[in-house]
Amino acid sequence: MNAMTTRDHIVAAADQLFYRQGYEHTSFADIAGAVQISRGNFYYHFKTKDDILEAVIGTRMADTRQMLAAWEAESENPEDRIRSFIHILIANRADIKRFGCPVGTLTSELAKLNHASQAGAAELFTLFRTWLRQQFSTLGVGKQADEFAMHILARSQGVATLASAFGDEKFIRHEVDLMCDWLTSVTEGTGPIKQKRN
Amino acid sequence: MNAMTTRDHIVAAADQLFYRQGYEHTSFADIAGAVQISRGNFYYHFKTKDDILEAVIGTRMADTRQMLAAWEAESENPEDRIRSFIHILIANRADIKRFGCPVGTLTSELAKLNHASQAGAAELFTLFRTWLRQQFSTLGVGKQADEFAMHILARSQGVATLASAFGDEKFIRHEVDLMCDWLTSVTEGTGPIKQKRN
DNA sequence: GTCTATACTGAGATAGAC
DNA sequence: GTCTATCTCAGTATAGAC
Repeated sequence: MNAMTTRDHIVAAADQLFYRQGYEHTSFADIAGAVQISRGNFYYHFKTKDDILEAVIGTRMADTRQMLAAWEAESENPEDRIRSFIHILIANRADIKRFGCPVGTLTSELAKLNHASQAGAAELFTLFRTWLRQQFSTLGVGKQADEFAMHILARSQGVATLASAFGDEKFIRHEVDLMCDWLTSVTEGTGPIKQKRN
Repeated sequence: MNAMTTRDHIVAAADQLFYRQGYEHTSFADIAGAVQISRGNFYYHFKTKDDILEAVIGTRMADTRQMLAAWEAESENPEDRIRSFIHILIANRADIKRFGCPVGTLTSELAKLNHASQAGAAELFTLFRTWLRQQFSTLGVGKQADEFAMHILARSQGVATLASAFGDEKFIRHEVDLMCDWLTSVTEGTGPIKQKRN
């Protein structure tokens, strides 16, 4: 089970540190310290810091896909699946309060660095966007599926940014409620098998 | 009119560069290059890089106050004033697409650096929050004024983040419309002097 | 107030022993 | 695969001439 290679450990540590300290602000010494290996050993596994970032984005992509698949497995109802998405804000509220959203903050940072992996980080957003769009499509909202997906992504991002700026977890809960209300309102009377109430 | 001191030029250049490249990624050489002065001269005006950041936040505070005052002067109607706020997303769409929101991205970066000026940057948000709350209060939404202020701040932030991630200006326009619709819906039948329609 | 020259530090990266 | 030692370079910061 725990067959994690040194390389895996490096990526996992870098993932955490990039999230908490930012990519640029994280040095090899930081990562090496977290993994308890020497800086020299480092370069056996990765040639450059950019390579580590690429690997981190790769694992985040894989993790995200897995999470989305889990939400699909948990519920047949797209509305509930979307609610699962909204509720990660609550589940991760402590981290979000301190460090913001892992996807949004990384994307912003790489944009300013004009970094080569910019597009890779944006792919993480695309993963969510496509999945959300698919759920909305199944609900039968037609052409609006992508708009709705973007809308809910944007609101999640905003909540994360402000919760972090003001250190306010209660705000997260309130906005999550509003987002769920919104979801209910736009899916009212739609959907493939909506036969509740009567 | 153009009585800008060297110090002012430094702050203005730093402001731009911090926004476009990020605080940490901007070096003294970058700023000195933009202002066309030597790096040595630099330290006559500012002892440390942190000092420059403080000055930048200071001018941003002043600029923001001025902008808010201008919006108040432009319209007596709080709803129109709030619309002015929402529309900065459109006015600044080109920059937002490339670099995100100046306030949100700075706050995020400083949070990761655990920087001393974190609170100062958050004050920029507070400026908007307080002003928006005041407008909503005048509209007569009662206790919800602060919730509404935070809601619209959050949505603006989310729009900026996603517009930047996907390089999508059209998305900004669409979400601005939605925010204006939302504003209309929550202020319907409220307000001190609402006697239109009849 | 502005410049040049320079000290000091930390970070990314390499070489080579084990 | 992992280590130590070392190189190089960029970045912050200082000293002192003009």
